[in-house]
Amino acid sequence: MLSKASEYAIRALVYIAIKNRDAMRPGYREISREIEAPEQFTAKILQTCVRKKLLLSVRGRGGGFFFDPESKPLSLIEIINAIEGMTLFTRCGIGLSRCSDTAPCPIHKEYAVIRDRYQQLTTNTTIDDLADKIISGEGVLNRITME
Amino acid sequence: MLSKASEYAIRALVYIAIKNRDAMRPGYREISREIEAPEQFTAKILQTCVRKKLLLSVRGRGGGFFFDPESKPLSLIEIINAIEGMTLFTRCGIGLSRCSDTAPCPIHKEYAVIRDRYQQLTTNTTIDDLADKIISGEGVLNRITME
DNA sequence: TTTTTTAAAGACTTTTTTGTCTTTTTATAT
DNA sequence: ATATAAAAAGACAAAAAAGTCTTTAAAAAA
Repeated sequence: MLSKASEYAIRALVYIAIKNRDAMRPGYREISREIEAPEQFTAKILQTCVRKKLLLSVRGRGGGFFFDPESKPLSLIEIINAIEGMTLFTRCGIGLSRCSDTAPCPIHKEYAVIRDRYQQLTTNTTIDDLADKIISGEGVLNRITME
Repeated sequence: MLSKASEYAIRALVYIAIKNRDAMRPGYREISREIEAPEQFTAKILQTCVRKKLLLSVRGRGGGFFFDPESKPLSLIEIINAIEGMTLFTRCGIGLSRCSDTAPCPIHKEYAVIRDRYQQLTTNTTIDDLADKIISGEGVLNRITME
């Protein structure tokens, strides 16, 4: 399960991507309101994303958050990695420190299949993919339906 | 990802199941040592399992933890549920409070597949299954190889 | 140049999870 | 009966995660 910080990050970045398509750069107040996340905590998380170069920001009047249109599509796993690291995808299913293919815990194989599929999903899914779904109406992001 | 408490619980109960097969009732000192978990924290977790009827215990000399041989096989999900609840299996992949099949978040379907598979795995896997694997040498539980 | 609006930064607080310590209760052995 | 060995119970502490508050920096508009 993702940390709340990762969840907020993904929702925030999807919101930003959607707004960017209309040439708008939302600020953290608007973002947090629309994705229903705590305002200052959202600001913190976005700061982290900017520091880790997932996102750009400008300060001052008319400022806000936006993606570099040149940069390659951003996958969910990059966001997760920036916010909480990769332990989710490497940790043993029952917490053994020395669990591995050669010395597997008793659910190693079965758990690894699921964990790897989750890793594939987050690797292959991009923020733009999610933004597309919101815009086409295939998915929702709480208050925004984006009509 | 499971909480540490759930991980310790599963490892502890597997250890107990293995020892029970040799008619032994380990205490929390032995258990925590063998599964490499904090002693008092392990005791707390085992207390919870006993309170929730997943496990039996006797106090005093020669006491320790053991399973009712009459009771039906204990699945991992029952342990997880007792220790941390079911949110892992119900929560939206990106934390939307109102995510559902009718109002899905943009990764709802794909995430649900993985989450449901994990639920199936923990539902269909029992403590005895894991104990079998340890005993047959197919899996390890840290320090115990159980020769 | 001053005001306004915005993000950045950092200290701080709260809550949850993880973990420890001490005392009490219960069972057994001597 | 008394000592001993175990779990139960509950208060406490530490660490991590989540969240808030205040000040600073930067950009644009007035």
